[in-house]
Amino acid sequence: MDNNTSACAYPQLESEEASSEHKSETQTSKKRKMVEKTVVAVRVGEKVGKLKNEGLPSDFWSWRKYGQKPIKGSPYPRGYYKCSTSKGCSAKKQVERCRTDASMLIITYTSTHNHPCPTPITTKSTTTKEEDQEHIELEEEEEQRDNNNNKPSDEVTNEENFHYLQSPIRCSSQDIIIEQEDPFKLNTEKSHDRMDLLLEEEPLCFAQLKNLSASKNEELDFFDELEELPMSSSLLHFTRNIFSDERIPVGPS
DNA sequence: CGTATTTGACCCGCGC
DNA sequence: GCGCGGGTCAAATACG
Repeated sequence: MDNNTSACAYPQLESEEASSEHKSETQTSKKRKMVEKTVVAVRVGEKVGKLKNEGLPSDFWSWRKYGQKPIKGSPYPRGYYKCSTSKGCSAKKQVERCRTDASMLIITYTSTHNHPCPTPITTKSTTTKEEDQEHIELEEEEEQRDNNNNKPSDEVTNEENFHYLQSPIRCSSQDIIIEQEDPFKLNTEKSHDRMDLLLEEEPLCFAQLKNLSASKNEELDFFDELEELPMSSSLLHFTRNIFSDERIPVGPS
């Protein structure tokens, strides 16, 4: 249970107006809504506070912190990060700790990267077969996702390709209620192998999470509210990064 | 010396 | 209209 690390992600598309494109104001103003948000809950067991970024799973993007604010109702501050991988990239993320569970990080991704992921895939010969396979699969999925993104929503029926990481996370503008414990507790309590699988096989992980959460009406409800949720490629990258990161042994203490 | 982080101030949206 | 809370900026500071 120590290095149990779980991540759930779901895209959250906030768009009140259909066309907010023409809004090209200077930075901050009025764009508080209508931004693509991807909220991710990451459990970081013992790693909390041991790694930089408070145990935040380091994705392949590099982030530069530009602010931190105490959040009402939460004993933990929220950090604001910008993507520093590319100069013109507008991708941002907010990192805060779950107020009810300090080992849980709530990461909110805003905007998308406008540049390719700087994944340090250098020598394929050194990657294992599985990893290689994963890359291929993920790339394929990304392409599909990309296609879906480009398509005007109707074709989203092949949801199988969308490995939603659903979890009963409630996230309202002011209040974030994390109930993620349950599914994962179930997971770990029922069988340890499962978590092992989770940490070793991404596709399985996604699928299982999907299965797990599919049994709950809550998040179905939740996603229903959100309607169709096009998964951004950045989210895919993220989830992939999360899991690949988490698979790195924390070190046998 | 260059870069990243910290931190207080400022701005803006939203609810009352 | 006012106050509150969240998000960003930018100067100061720390670090490599």
